Parts: sequence; C-alpha cells; structure tokens
Amino acid sequence: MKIERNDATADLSAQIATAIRDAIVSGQLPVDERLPSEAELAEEFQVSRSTVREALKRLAAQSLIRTQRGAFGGAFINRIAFEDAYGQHVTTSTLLLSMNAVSFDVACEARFAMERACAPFAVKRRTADHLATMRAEIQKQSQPGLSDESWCASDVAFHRAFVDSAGNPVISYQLAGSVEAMQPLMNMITFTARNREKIILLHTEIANYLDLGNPGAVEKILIKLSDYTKTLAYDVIAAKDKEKRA
Amino acid sequence: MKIERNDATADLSAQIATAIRDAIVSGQLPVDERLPSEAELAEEFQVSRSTVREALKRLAAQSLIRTQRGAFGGAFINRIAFEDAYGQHVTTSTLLLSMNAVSFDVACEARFAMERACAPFAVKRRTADHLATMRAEIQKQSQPGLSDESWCASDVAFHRAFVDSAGNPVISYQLAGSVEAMQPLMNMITFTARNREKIILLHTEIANYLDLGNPGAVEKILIKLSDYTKTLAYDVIAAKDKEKRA
DNA sequence: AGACTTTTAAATGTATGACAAATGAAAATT
DNA sequence: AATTTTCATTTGTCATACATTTAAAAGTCT
Repeated sequence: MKIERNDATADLSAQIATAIRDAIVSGQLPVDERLPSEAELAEEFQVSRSTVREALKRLAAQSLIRTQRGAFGGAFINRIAFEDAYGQHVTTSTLLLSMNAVSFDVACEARFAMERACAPFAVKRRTADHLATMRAEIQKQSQPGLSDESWCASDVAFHRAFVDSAGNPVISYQLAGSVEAMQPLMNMITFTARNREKIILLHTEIANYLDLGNPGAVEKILIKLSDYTKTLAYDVIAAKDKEKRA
Repeated sequence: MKIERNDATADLSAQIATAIRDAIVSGQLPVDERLPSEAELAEEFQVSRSTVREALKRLAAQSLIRTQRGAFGGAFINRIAFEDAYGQHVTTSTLLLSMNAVSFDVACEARFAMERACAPFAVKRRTADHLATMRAEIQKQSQPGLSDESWCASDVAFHRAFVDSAGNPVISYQLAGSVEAMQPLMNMITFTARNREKIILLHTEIANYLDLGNPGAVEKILIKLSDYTKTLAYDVIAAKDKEKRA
C-alpha cells in the first residue's frame, strides 16, 4: 500500500506520516477504516514502534486519525468535522497574522472584502435565529460596563452570526480564519464609549438592512465599518508611536 | 510557565502539546525562541522523554516548531510561512469537502463568491506579470492534446494568478483552500473540447476586463463562469445517475 | 598568530523491552 | 438467559541504550 525510506532529508516518522497522509487525502483509505496496529505498521515500515507512534501523533494533530485503546481499538481514519477544521484554521491564521507582520490594513481589507461577499447570500437565507443572535449581541455591546475583551468577543460573535446567515458552511469555515484570527489585533484597540456607540450604530444598520433584504446597503455599511476600524487602528498606532518617542 | 496534568480525558502528550501550543499562540514564546530540551521538558512535566517527543511531533505537524539536531540544537518556535499555511489549509479543506458530502454547488458558490470579492482590488493592483501569467495559462488551455488533469491544473493556476493579482496575501491564503480544494471535484468533470472553448472565452474576458480596469464586468464574467461550472457538474452527475439506473 | 583538524559535549533520532490501562469478545458461572 | 469473569489485543507510558548530527572548544601545525 505504501512504501518509502532512504529519503534521508526527513525524519522517518515524518516520512511515514506523509505516506499515510497521502493515502488518506487521495481517498485510498476511506473514513472509519482502521489502520494496522502500531506493531504491524512498525513491521511493515521496518521501524520501531516509537517511530510509528510519532508518525501517528503527527496525523492525530491534524485530525486525520483518531485512536482508541483496547482490543479492537487502533487508529481510525477520522471524518474531519467543520468544527475541527475551524480550530486549526483559526490557530494557523492567528499565528500567520501575528508572526508575519501582516499589517492591520491588509488583514482588515481581506476580512471585510470576504464578509461583503456574504451579503447577497445572507439577505436571501438569513433566518429569524440569525437576526436574533445579531441583535442580542448588539444589545450586549450596549452594556456600559463591558470590558474590552468581552466587547471584542461580542463583536466576533456578531460577525460570525452574519457570516453564518449566508447559509454556506464552506464560506463560514473559510471566514472563521479571517474574522477570529483578527481578534488579537482588535484587542489591542481600546474602544472608548464614543467608538462603541458608532460601531453599534453600524451593526444595527447591518441587521436592519439584512432584515429588509437590501444587500447593496449591507455592503455599504460594511465598507464604512471597515474604514472606521482602520481609522481607529491608525489612531492607536499613532498614539503608541508618540509614546515611544516621548 | 505552563502546568497541567490530571485532565484524564486526553493523552499526556496531547495535554502537553496543548499547553505549549497555547503558550505559542498567546505570544508568550517569541519566534525562534528555543524550547527546553526534551529531557528538560520531561523533567518539567514529570513524564518520560517519549511522551514529550510525541507532544513535540504534534506541534511539528502544525508547523508550530521546527527541530534541529546536534549540540545547541533543539526545538524552536517556527515562524509560520504563508507557504506552510497554504499547504495545511489545502489539505484540511480538501478533506473537508471530500469527507463531508459538501455539494458541488455549495463549494462552487463559496469559491466564486470569494473570488468575486477580489475583483475590485485586482483591477487596482494587477501587474503586467499577473496578466502575463493569466494569458500564458489561457494559451496552455487552448492546446488541443491537453489531458483533463493538466487542464484542471492550468485552470487552478489561472485563478490563482487572478487572486494573487489582488495583492493581498491574506486573501490569497484564504482562497487557496477554496480554489485548490476543489480540484479533485473539478477533475471529476470531463471537459470536452466545446466546454473548454467556452471556459477559455470567459477566462479571456476576465483577463481583458482586468486589463481595462472594469471590476463590475469581471464580476459578471465570474458569475457566468460559476453558473457554467455548475451546469457542467449537473450534467456529469445526471449522466452518472443514468448509468447507475441502467 | 592564524588556519586547519580533532575532540567533545549536547541534543535529537531510533530501537528495544517492559508494564499499565482500556476494551470488547468469548468463556464461565449463576 | 443474564451476569460475571477471563482473556487477548491494542494503545499509552516509562526506562534505557545507542546512533547521528552539530557546533563549540581544544589542539595542532605552519
């Protein structure tokens, strides 16, 4: 089924993981199929059990397999759930943004551009539930004592509900990375009462136009929101620069 | 810096991996920082070296760390490159589509919706290079003897160039999952000479309107392309159903 | 003194063997 | 027939040993 060795550039466990991963991705190993036991794989690849285990842990880290102990246990090809994929995507995207000096502008542009793409579908498919969630988050955002972290979390929840209202799980999955990965960046912005007021207004308009079924208007508000977010970020960055020079 | 144990629901190696991952994601461990050696981590977490190694392999599978052998080697926090992230994203997205019975329509809608979101930026920022790449792929697609696989690969390359022309690496990264993950689905569609002709025409129009700087027109062509792709998929599915009934 | 070679210590990679713990099937018992 | 016990299988963890790689440090030669 799969053979290799003598690559020499990579660890054995990495090579074995790649071989099995390829078999999974290419569809040779169907979902819920059981892999051979660790001992059998060790025999098959002519390596020790530890090496096989390290390979399997690599695959488990990507949710490609799950393991079960006991007789009739073993490693099984895992059906990746949207939930698992979200998590990995968010982790990767977050690190990508924080480690690669992606500017706030670029991240913001990407996020809102894709969010705008949801508008036409959202007006067609949003349910009462989606609207209720969005309005509930707006309500939460209006509470005076809300901490910056809770404010940002509610902001993410609002946008998440909007994206989900487009009724396309693939879009939701793809956008989770953009929206949630920006949360650390957003957390750095201090939202004063005045800022919040303005954003809440825009959120309300989005909900209203979504309710009315006007995609163009929703897109326009999203542009305003994007611009305003960028403005706030500029101010924060400018203030930090000033502080640094002082 | 990080402690746990007694979770009982998860493996020790998974718990340790999570602890270190959290420290990385939260920014406590800066890029290129060296983790303690395996022996030291084993001591710190009060587990065996094998268990630590399995945890580290999990992190390595997500490109969170890289390891180096030899004195002064060890595990270092890895700066995730866009390239690494692409790869993981494509793998996950591909499996998500193939394992979760995501309909062709849903995948197609997501892909083209996000691609349309690129149009306004693409007309502003596309370079001569991008246009040249797109036209070169169109040229390739016009060759009569091209296999279905090569055709699809060239199709991906064309759309990739278009997305890249928007000049936003975050958008490019997010879209890589959608565009490339659909390749297996696209490969199932047999593109006759007549089909190809029509798609090549649409590709040409995209390149032309991009050249002219007309984002609205580009979006309209993308909608046409999306619709046509869906039509082709319907036909293939219908033909398969017929075959099955026969 | 400076350039080259050798040694050495530290770290990861791999192998082996042992035992613990979980688990479901099969056998034994009530 | 239902329940309990036994048992084989498999993953999880630990301990130890050795191979391999690597760069610094020490040594050697010109």
